[in-house]
Amino acid sequence: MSEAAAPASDMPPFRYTAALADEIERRWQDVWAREGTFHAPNPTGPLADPDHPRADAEKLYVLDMFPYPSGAGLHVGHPLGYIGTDCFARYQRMAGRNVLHAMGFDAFGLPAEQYAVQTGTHPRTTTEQNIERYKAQLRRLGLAHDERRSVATIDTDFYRWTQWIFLQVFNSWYDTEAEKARPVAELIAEFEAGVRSTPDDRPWAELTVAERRAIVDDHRLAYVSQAPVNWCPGLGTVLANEEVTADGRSERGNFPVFKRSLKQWMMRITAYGDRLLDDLDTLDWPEPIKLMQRNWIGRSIGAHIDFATERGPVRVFTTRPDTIFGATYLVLAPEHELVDALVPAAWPEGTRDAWTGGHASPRAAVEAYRKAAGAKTDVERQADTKEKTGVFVGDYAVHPVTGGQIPIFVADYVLAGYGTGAIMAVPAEDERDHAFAEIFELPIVRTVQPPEDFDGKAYTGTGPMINSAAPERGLDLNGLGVADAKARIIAWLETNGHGEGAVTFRLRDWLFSRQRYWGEPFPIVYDETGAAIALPESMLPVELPEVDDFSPKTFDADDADSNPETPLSRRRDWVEVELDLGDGPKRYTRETNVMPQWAGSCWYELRYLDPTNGERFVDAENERYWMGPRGEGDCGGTDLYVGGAEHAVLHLLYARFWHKVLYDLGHVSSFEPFRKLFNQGMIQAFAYTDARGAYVPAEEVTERDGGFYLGDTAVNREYGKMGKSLKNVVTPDEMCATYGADTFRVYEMSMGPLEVSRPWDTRAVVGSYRFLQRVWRAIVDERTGAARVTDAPADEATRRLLHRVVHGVRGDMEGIRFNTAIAKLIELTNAVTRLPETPREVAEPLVLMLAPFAPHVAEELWRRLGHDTSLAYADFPTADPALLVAETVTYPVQINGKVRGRVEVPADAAEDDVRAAALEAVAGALAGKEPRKVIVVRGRMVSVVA
RNA sequence: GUCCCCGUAUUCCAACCGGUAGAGAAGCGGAGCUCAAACCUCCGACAGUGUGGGUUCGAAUCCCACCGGGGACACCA
Repeated sequence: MSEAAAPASDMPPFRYTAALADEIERRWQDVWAREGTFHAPNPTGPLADPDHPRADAEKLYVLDMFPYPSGAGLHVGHPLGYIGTDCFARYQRMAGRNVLHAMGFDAFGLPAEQYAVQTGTHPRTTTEQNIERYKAQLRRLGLAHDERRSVATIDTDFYRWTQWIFLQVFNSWYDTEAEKARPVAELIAEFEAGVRSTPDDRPWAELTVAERRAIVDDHRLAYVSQAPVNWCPGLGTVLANEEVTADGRSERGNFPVFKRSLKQWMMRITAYGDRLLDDLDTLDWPEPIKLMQRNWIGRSIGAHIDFATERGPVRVFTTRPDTIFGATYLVLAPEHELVDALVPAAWPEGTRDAWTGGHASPRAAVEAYRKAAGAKTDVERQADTKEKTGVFVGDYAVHPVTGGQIPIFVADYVLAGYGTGAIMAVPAEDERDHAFAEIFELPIVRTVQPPEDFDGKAYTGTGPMINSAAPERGLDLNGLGVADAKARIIAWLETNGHGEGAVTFRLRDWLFSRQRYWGEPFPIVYDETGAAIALPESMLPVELPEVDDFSPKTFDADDADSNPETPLSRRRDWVEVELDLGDGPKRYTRETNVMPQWAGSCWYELRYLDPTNGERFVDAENERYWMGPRGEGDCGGTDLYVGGAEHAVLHLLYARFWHKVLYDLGHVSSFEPFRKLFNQGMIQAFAYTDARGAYVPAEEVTERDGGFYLGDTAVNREYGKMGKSLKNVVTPDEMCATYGADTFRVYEMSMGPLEVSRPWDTRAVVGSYRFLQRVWRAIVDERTGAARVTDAPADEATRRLLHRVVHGVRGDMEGIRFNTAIAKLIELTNAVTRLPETPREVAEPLVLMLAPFAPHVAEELWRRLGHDTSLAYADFPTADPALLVAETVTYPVQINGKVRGRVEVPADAAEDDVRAAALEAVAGALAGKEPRKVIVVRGRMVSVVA
């Protein structure tokens, strides 16, 4: 490939080589930067520009998931999405829209800190270096970003607003009546006025200051809680549920995670469970991502039902209250708080042997079971899902409907963390309960009539209720359908005080604090009573202080009993502070946890809109213009958001939550941040291992005789990611050096649909290079550098092809089908190449259509065609509809599904004429037989059934 | 185990509402250009759409089953 870059001595001076491409690209990048070509005007504020060509145009907000700037730099896979959004944004700008496209950096977080620890430098130093490197690499690709809007989450100007939003969350509560967040000041006012009663109904005025504060704190959307959390000693921090994998390890680093009861900051995302779920319907997102969010939120609609015991009621949650007559036993999670109270000294009369686990007393049995369950890892528990285990606690509960006694078990198939940690077991209508009942010989009573041909065990479908009447209690569900039965039983439970309808979520509150250094400090101090107090807005930002040792305290990865220690707590002079918060100078202690990496990415898309605003996180008018709803019921948000599918639940769920809080408080007009989401595919690569299994440099491997060799040694090929350790990294820098950025961009966009993962093939890049060379040569004289186009009109066939291509490319651009758009441009180029001279009427639209993909060479050609302004705002070509309809159409004629002839007729020929012409064309094949049926598909084909 | 997506030429991929399987790229073979080569230009070969059924005048496209690859969920009551 080096021959392409090295011009031979007889090379024409204006041939499109890598060297010329490099010169053109750098020159145009300088022009764009100098002239601010891609500055998008705001409606108001410092970035407003009424004279801008798109000042009054329809807006379009195109967004990429901003990168975390790693120390390794970019490989060719990283910019795929960025190039895709750039092509889309450039097209839309030429099509007349005011396009906002910017790029920032997600720069706080664990990896930056770990990298800094490895290299022994401050995280800010390494992170800022990495950002500069990323910026240089991205600039080299010619991405048309509005560079004025670039932000990094570590900028003090940025994170002061992250802290400000935290304060909004902290100072809010969720009003379940109004179904929205409201300021806590309004809550306090309602308590004071007596409109809202306190938990124990005492008047607000009679409560102590501490009592009042506790009540208010219990309502806040950000709150401190002492609760079981995911403690990861290997990382030295706690983690959110979303950051822990299904097998109980940290998503980052793959360290073991333990449940520890610790005091931590939480965010009440569960209050938004319904809206996060329901509003998915308003979003234009890939269905798999919506499904993953639905699964994660996991809303279950059912009922809470109380079963009386001598030690108090056991409250269960069920989605099938209609099947209550089939509830033949209860199951509590091993950790359930009532278990100890329920366990009697001895097995009651008539206890079956199978229920005791072979233990002499219920206490021994329960303790042994708990110990065994606790010793199991989550992986083992999952592997055991088919074999149900459990033990009888030695006591019975009263069935609220039948009044009968049913036994109570503990079993680990009931999870402490979901619902109430207790269930009523209905073996006839639940597969898990059925499996358990079989092992423990428990009664199975059908309450839903299965179809006659049903031969399974538990029947979970619908059907008429049976065996479900208690006339003496005024309850009869028999004959009802499942839905009606649910409604009636819930009404009965509520009337009789045995329970009520209930909704449960799998979603847990979001654990929001981390025991790390490299994150946003909380704008929170504690007073002498230990109460958390929000700092006033005027004290923002709370700057991250310097520390001698920014590395976190980590522990042996398996040391479950270790305790977190925050790096900031070592700076006593920072932690202990004297402030005047309204009642004179007092001593306070600062919060020493920092926010999780997700905080900055929860709202960065809003800051792009108004990055220089010092008064607000974003001006209301600017937000309404760029992200506001397009009509009644529209959710608003960015018009396109491109990124990988790996953020399906984490970032995308957290960002939606924050956005909704801001919406409720009136700070934004859109109730969703990302209207349309697009997941780009991954660029994958081959890697090669030798006989020992060690990776060998992929670029040195050759293919011959159907095998792969490094020199003379046969090596093994595998397919997967691109990575340093796999020795198969190809960088955009290499591609730019060998072919130029335009070739690289065209290649990435032409390899396949943007959403599809595909293998990288360096050898194939040359195809895109040849294409750009053909375009160049069709327009520029390689000897003189002058344009060699003719002003004579194009011939009819070329003109028709041009308009077909224009029409097709527009459709492809709107639909993000860049690979087929480029194929059409190549087709047009190849047609032009065959002509003795290139007509200007084809050359100009070709250059304009090429511009989104290969912007530098397109600008250069545009200039050489005699234009003295950038084509960034030139009108994208429009097809003449008259030239899209062909004058004649060739119909293939099928007889019994096989093509037997062709017939050419005028495009506007009547159906009967087409039929007659077709039959005539295949008269020989029909051999005089009368066709049974003739089908004419207008413009397509004729099918004859003989 | 359940659900979702994908299987088209040697490879990456097109084929829009079911209507002639090929838009584009790589690779391969040949010819032209050249002292020779590279570049370039032109020409060419290569699949009947994972397998088996079904619906239809007609199926890559719709339906069913199976095989292969990828992903999600995995006791959530």
